[in-house]
Amino acid sequence: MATRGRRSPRLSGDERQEAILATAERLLAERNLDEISIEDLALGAGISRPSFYFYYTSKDEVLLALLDRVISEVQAQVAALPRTFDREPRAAWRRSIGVFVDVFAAHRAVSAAAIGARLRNPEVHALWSTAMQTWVGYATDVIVAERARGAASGSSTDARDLAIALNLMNERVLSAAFSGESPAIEQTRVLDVLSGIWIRSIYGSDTTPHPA
Amino acid sequence: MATRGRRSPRLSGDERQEAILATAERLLAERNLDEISIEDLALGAGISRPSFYFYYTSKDEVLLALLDRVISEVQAQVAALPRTFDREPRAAWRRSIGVFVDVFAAHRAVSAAAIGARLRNPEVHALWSTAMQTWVGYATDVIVAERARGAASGSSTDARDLAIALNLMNERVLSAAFSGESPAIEQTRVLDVLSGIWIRSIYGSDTTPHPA
DNA sequence: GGTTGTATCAACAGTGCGTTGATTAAATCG
DNA sequence: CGATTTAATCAACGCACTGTTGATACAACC
Repeated sequence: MATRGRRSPRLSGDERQEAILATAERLLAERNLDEISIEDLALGAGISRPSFYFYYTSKDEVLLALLDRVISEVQAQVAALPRTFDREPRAAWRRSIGVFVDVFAAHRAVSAAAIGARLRNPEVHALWSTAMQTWVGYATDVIVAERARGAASGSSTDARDLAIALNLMNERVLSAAFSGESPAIEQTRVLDVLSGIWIRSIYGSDTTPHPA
Repeated sequence: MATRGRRSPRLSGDERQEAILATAERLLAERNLDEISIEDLALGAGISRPSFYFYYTSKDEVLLALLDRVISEVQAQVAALPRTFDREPRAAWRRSIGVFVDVFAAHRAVSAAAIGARLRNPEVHALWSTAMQTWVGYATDVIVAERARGAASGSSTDARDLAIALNLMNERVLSAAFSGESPAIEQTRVLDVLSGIWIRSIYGSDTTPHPA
């Protein structure tokens, strides 16, 4: 082991990187990204400001790394979901939406900061866009399949347009719920409200569609 | 008239204020608010940077004034709408949503900047929140009335929660459509897609509900 | 025990912000 | 019409944060 010395002389590079990320997520829980200086991040990680630049070139790059983790976690959990849309569509949609609710709730500070930085920073925008496109593609495929089997008949809206609108709704509604703005939906009801709108928008009615 | 002189010596205070606002909206069409310095605004209005502070105390206050105008325009147009939800609900909802589409399209730069500044600036946040609450309240009242007359029966979601989610969806979907991000809904289809989701979410089906 | 690459920071330079205090010019009044 | 007030302007200053440079320390490897 490299850092064995009796008074742990200097942290390794990876540990420093990690310390910077941890500091950033901790501070983001208290204040906005632009109220956090690079010096804050450096001191929190136990280094001086210039040393920060050895690991990251900007605050936004730190945010990008944090956002990347959050997105990966969503992807992993979505991939692990059972796909039972043809047997129990209501529950299947609800489970999928639940993943977003849970992960964004667990990392609300990072999510909020990323959404705020998206307009300003092209990299954050690109990362978020790519993830959204994946999720929209996933939802589109399911909607198309549900229409093909005759379960979802109520809507004439283009499947992809519908998927885009619903995903953007989720993003905004969750962001509002977790950052405590008003108007916003109470956190305990968010999953029910969103699921209900998805179901009615896709199937055209509130009643659970029967297996074909 | 005060400024009659043959070579229009100095603009009046109101004209300067107006010039600053016009400069801000013009520059916002090209770049983000944080890429616009106070000096840019001052020079654009024909004054020096310190003189800017005579009229506004910050960039954000300029944005606040611009946003206030946009919101007022929406309010005025919404107030002027015919309220025919009981006779032709589909068309009535569509007209209401159309107001937002039109006004936000006309002032997309200001809207985008305001949405970006909302997280960071409490005044922008408060102004936007208040407006959203008004619109949510309006939609909630109509949903409650439609349920009372038996037209909207498909949903068990709390009327206000439903109104909040749908309004937040509109905000996000319009923002995405007009700022050219991806995924986004093509501008020419946005009104149709949003109206469709509102109708199906509120009435539980895609078919036009008949007058009671 | 010298060489190499990693990690660190003091000090500098640049940019934009917000303020102060003096100055000019128009409006008002005696 | 000269004196006085009020509106408007800006040069100059101090501050906070950003990003860079060049010198330095330290671990590891041969």
